[in-house]
Amino acid sequence: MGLREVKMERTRRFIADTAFDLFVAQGYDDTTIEQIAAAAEVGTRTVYRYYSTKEALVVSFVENGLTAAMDAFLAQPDALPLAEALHAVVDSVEHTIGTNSARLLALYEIFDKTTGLRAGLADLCWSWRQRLAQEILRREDGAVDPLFAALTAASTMNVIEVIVQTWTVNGGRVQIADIGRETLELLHTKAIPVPTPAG
Amino acid sequence: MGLREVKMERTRRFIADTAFDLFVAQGYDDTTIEQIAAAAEVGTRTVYRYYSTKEALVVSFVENGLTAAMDAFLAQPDALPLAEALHAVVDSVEHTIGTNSARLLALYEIFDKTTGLRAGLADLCWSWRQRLAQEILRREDGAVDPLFAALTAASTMNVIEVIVQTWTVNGGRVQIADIGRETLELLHTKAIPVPTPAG
DNA sequence: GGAAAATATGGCAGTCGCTGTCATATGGCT
DNA sequence: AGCCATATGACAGCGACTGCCATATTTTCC
Repeated sequence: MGLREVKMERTRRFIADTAFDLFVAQGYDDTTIEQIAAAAEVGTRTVYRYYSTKEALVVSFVENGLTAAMDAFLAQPDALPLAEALHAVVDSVEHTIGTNSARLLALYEIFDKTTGLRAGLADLCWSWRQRLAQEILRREDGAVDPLFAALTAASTMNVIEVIVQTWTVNGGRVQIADIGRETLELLHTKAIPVPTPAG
Repeated sequence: MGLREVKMERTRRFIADTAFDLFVAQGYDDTTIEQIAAAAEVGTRTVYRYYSTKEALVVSFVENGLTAAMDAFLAQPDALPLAEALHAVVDSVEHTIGTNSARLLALYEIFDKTTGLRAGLADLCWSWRQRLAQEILRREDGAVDPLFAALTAASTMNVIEVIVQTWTVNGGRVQIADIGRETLELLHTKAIPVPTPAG
């Protein structure tokens, strides 16, 4: 990797971190791109070159966690049962939360205080659900119903979202592993009372 | 209801319908609020008074459908088992789709062609999931685990989203009732292979 | 039915997110 | 050192969105 790419990766991180600090200090809405650029000592145009959107500056942190989760999933051998491979996804999320607690709490405080950001987060989850569904289909080599793949991917993302949300709502004062275990047990022992077909 | 409210409701509808037509005709991004205001014969400021956001002009249509679904849920007697009450939600969505096919296909074409709109849609689903979870908790009078309520609400919204998405992807050429039945059967007969706790 | 209070409307100015363009600076290669 | 590729940053401009205020319309009260 050349010097050029190293520097770019560094400024990329620095811009996001600088923005993050400003968002924490004075709020998301009250922070302009110009301020971020000034604080990061780059031009405003450069900020946009790394992050196409102001929202992306915040969402990128969540995206990193989801990327790790997807990598964990892809790393599972295809021979492994699907359920166990998906378990690796939840494990990865738990691990991310466990090792970045303080940072993530600050991050979700930003999300919480800025209603406009929720859309970006929801959209991110949506696109990863799509990706996961596609990956499940590939993994099972088209031997499963696309509807099944979509539902499974959705369920998995739900577990992640519910875990993260419960953890953040409790201000990180509970063990993430406990929440994860309880959530998964709920999903297994008590059948979710989904509507029955042709009631 | 006074004359004033009637007129306001009429212009409210008219603005959204006018915007819808313009979006269909020339695309979402290439339509400015100014154009919408001109076509609807109101000031641009008035458009914003009815719809706080350009996105809201599109999302409002989906919101109407979800409102109907939620009303159907709330109309179910509290004594009814939760699963059956939730069935009413899915029924309502199927009914909405069945009776507004053409319009909805055009609507989802707009969503499909405009990547930026996805976030608003995802956010809408997210907020309704929250509402549904809260409503389930109230209905069961706090006798269920909040995690359970969250997961159940999420599952229900998933069913809705998967149904709608499958229907639209197929260009409405399939019976919505068939998709709904198949989806619900999948959820019941084949257990979704969610990761097992402490694998 | 008319005056007054209440409120919906629309225009104007201004901020900010975001984009296209282009000259300049910086790193990579011979 | 010198050439090429590309990263940078400035500038201009568009459009979404907001606060403000004068005007018009509806309701209410007499």
